[in-house]
Amino acid sequence: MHAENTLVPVEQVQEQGASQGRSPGRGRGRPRNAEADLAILDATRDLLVADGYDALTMQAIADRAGVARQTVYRRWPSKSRLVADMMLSGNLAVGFEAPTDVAGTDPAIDAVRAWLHAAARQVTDASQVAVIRALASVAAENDDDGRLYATFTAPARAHLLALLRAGVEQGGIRRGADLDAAADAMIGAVLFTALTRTPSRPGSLDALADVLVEGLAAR
Amino acid sequence: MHAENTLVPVEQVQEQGASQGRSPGRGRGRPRNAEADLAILDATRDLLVADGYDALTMQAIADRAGVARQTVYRRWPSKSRLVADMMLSGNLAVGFEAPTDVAGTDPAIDAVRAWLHAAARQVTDASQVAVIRALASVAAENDDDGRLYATFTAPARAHLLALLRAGVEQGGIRRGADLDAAADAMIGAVLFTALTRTPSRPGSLDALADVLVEGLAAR
Amino acid sequence: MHAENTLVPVEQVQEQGASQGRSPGRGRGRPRNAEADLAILDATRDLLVADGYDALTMQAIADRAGVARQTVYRRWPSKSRLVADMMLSGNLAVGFEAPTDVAGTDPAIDAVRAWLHAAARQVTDASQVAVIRALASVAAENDDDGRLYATFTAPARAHLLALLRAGVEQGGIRRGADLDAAADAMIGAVLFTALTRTPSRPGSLDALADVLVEGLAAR
Amino acid sequence: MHAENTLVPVEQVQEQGASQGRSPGRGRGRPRNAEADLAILDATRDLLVADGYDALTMQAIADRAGVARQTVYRRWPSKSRLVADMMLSGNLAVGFEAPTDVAGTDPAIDAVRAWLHAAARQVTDASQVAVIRALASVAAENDDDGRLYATFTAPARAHLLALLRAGVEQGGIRRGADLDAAADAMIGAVLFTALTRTPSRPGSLDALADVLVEGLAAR
DNA sequence: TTTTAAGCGAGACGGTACGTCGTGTCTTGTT
DNA sequence: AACAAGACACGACGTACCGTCTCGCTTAAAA
Repeated sequence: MHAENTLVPVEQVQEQGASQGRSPGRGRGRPRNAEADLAILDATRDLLVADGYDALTMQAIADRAGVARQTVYRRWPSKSRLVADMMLSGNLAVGFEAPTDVAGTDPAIDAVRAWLHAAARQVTDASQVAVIRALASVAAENDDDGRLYATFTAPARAHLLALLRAGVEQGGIRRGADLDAAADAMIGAVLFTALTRTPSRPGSLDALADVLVEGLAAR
Repeated sequence: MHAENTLVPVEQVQEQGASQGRSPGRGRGRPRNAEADLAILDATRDLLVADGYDALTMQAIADRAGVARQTVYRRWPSKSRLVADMMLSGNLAVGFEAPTDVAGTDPAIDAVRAWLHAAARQVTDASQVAVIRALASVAAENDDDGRLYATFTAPARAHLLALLRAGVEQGGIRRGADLDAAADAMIGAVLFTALTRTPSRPGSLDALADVLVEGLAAR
Repeated sequence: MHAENTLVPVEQVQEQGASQGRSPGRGRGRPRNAEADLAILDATRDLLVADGYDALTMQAIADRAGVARQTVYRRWPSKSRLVADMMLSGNLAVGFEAPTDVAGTDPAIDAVRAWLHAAARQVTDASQVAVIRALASVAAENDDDGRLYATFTAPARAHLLALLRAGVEQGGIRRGADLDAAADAMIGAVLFTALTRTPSRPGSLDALADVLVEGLAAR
Repeated sequence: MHAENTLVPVEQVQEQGASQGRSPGRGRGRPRNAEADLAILDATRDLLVADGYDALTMQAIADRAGVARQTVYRRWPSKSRLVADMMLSGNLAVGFEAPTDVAGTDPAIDAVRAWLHAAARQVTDASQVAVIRALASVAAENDDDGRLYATFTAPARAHLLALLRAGVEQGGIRRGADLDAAADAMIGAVLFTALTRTPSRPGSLDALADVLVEGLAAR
């Protein structure tokens, strides 16, 4: 009904965000302003989307979040770590909504094609482009062996794999195909397209979808 | 015998590198030190590979090139433009060597598979990874609508397309397939793999190759 | 027996130390930890003497006093006020011990000379120097029109004036002399000597004493 | 005729001001903007005099000097060092102008009395007070064993000693007197008066002058 | 041969963000 | 209420890098 339309539930990632060095005696001292965490992440997202990664300033983030600069540094040790966490905080990661009501000969194949369509559309949106580019910068800065990319794309990957597995169940996709590989290829192609922003001949991703789908199809 | 193995001749790309605002008329004053151009590009590459993009400093580049900082700025207007040019200077661009002697049922299909193999190997090399990550950062800064990516991947794209077209000629690949889409997908997937550096389950790209090849195959 | 040797009783000055905004009515809640007052003043003195005024931190003071920072602020409204109070707390104020058994031709003159001797000795002590320098800093911050200086030097001034008046009584010092001026001059010279810490050619203050004494002497 | 009226020539101090780490190959690189040195020192003085030492900001200094903040830091390593140098740069040190045409019974004695008059007047001037208080703060921060005080007061000391020596020559001051001690006492008393800003009972320094002069007088 | 125009090394300069630190206030839970 | 603990707003500090500028010196072609 709506959650249905969201290919991927956006929550659930978290676990490390904004909680450095506060393990022991819980309840000692004034508790952190919980709203500040969110306000900062929101401000970071908004400014990032609006102006891009390197026009992003800790001061500007703090200002927009209505918070002192030090309050940001209390939670995140650096700008790139903040942006990284923001990306993993679920309030942004690549989800790609897609309508499920695509009618075609094979429902699984159609679902994949629909996902690619949606992704292609969404990924060329200016704000998403800014975020994906920032992802590239941030990942390069805190070189974490790709964990950031992996986590960032996890929702999309999970969703896509579910789609493909369903296709295998339903017989539309041949059983031996390496679904992980296909999912990675699609995500890679899509995100890379976003990075390059080659106006991406509208339809280019469709062609990719066709090729992949053809390759996955049973028979 | 070696040049044979290089899928793409690495020279010839450039033409704009290091020649800003200099009337071709071979003016009167002291001529530029031609070695400096190369020394700077080399220094840039070395430092980039060693320390990553943002631990990269104009001063450090100049020092390592044995040159004054201004000498760098005389040739390139900014750091990101220098790095961009370095990447396109043939010095480095993605070529992807591949052995040509892959025997299989279909020579064209085999060639594509071989290319992916080679690319996968080459792209996980530490220095290549550093460069590709820097590419992402630089492209994000330069906001050039993907021209940098396009140029950077041009050699690989050209080579791959040649392979695919040959496949069509020979009948191994079905005529209607969108070869550009397939090439972009492969390059995107390969480079994105490098970005994420998930050691990319050895064989993951093989699986991608299989899927694509299957989708491209005649019948 | 010791108190005899102290030219000035060091207590009694204060009266305002560590009692801000506390209704004398001995309110309802938990009573203040009386030891904390002293511990804080001691910590302040120790750290000041050890590291100087601006390497002095409220946090460090609190830590050394084994107390929370807020406990300090509950008693003193600011760092400079705390330091000011510490200086006036008897804990430290300039007293200048001097032996009373200086035998000379004129007992009053001798007493003054003895006081200057003692002051010179005491004032070059490292810890006293640190305090006097801090005094200068604090007074500069508090902009209290010299009340701090006045209070800080009050014991010494009182003692010195007593000495001089006795001299006038006994005839050793001429009646018309401006004793206040002389006392201020001596104190100023002595403290300024401490500030400059030019090891103050031992004997320099003796010479000052001689000049002053000569100027004050009857005939 | 004017220089005559200035008790102390204000120049000549210098030698270390604003020339850190620039020893070797003179003439290499762009020379420093010589005006900037002065502009910075002037701005420092003006702001210090206007607002006091701790309302003094490197940014404000730079702004007023029409210079980037880094340009200040290129010349002085810290605020206190800058202020210290400013004080020694001759454009501020205590000089104390005094009219020479004081008629009295003894010219030397009169000159000393005139100096004290002038000093007392000058030292209670708001701007001088600010400077002297800053001196106290700065000297406390870069604890240099009083060199700063010594240098700062050097002009006054030199002048005063000259006066006193002339008095000895002319017979107004007795030959055996310790002139250094007397000079230090006068300077100490005067500056300490400034520090305390006890409105310094007008006439208090006159009384000091009388006492000292009496003590120095021949016979 | 003398200009003259540019390259070059060196380093100052304006600007701007960074991350750190200290102050004084506020807010928890505990005594 | 006091207290320990620690978050918070504010604002200065000193550092680093960018891209531009200005010196003195060198190098070659043009006059």
